[in-house]
Amino acid sequence: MSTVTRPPALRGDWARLAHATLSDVGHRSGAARASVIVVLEAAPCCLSAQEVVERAHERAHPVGVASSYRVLERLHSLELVRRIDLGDGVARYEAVNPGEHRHHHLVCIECGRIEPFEDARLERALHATTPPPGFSLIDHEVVMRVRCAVCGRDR
Amino acid sequence: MSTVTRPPALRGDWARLAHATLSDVGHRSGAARASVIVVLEAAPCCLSAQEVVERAHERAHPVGVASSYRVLERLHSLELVRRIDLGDGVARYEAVNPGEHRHHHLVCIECGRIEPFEDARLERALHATTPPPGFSLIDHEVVMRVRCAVCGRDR
DNA sequence: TTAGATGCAAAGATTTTGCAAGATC
DNA sequence: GATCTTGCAAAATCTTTGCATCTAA
Repeated sequence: MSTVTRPPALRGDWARLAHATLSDVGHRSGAARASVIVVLEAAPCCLSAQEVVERAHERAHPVGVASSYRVLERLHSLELVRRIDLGDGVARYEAVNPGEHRHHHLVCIECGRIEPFEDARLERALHATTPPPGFSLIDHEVVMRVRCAVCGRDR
Repeated sequence: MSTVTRPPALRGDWARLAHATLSDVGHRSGAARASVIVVLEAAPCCLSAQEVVERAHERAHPVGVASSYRVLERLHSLELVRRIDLGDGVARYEAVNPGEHRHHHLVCIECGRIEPFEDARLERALHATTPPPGFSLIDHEVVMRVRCAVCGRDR
């Protein structure tokens, strides 16, 4: 029986890495980009483009939806953020901290609550799960569908 | 090193089960429903609602998009089909044949090509990966992101 | 006959794109 | 000052819903 634990909330200096990488590739710095990066660094788990806009409005410089998508897509193409699809038709993004353990997500199919989790044995099995000849592996994504305590009560 | 193989294309009499279950729950039979079921049973892997409409038009009685979605959703709620999200913003559905090995999907991030795969070790690890207290497990979904031979050639 | 199934079209929701205005280098 | 970034609004998708019609039971 493997143990499922929450990943540590601590993260390294991801924002600095993100800005440095973007500069190296030749992109200019701007208010929207800075805001999205601040929000992503502070987030404990994945956020949708819309959620990034909301948090930016609350605790950083406001960002337009289009810019949110554009910055996220740029960070994604540089592998600075991971794009996650949990099955509700909304793309979510989270910072990829080099050296941090890979985590996956559990989702309540009733209320949509999301929690990160990591599991060493699962990670080893994924590492051993390689594609058939002719395909080169990029990565794996695991979604655990659950019912949370609140939603599971009445059934 | 675990072996990744394609699941058998053979399936049992899923269509009969689907119709029987729908009747048991009190639904009436109709042309759209029959068509969607025929298409799903014949499909070797997951299909989008739009693809179901296209195949129905080609090899069965034509079905409207709305009906495709409605029938698929109904089958999904009865756990006769699985809903799969591969990260391209399109929901896909595939028949769940009781007794058949659970399979997952690999997706080429360039061209979107999809292939089913199954892996015993991964399945055991998933079986052992349970949610934290307070959550009840429904199931796991694994997506393997790859680059296929064609798309990987030029890089 | 009656309630459910179906299809078309309109509405919703998410994501992308066009373009003018504002920053960065 | 030239070019990239940003934001608004329009467009493009995918999915759901309203409603009249058809149909199974």
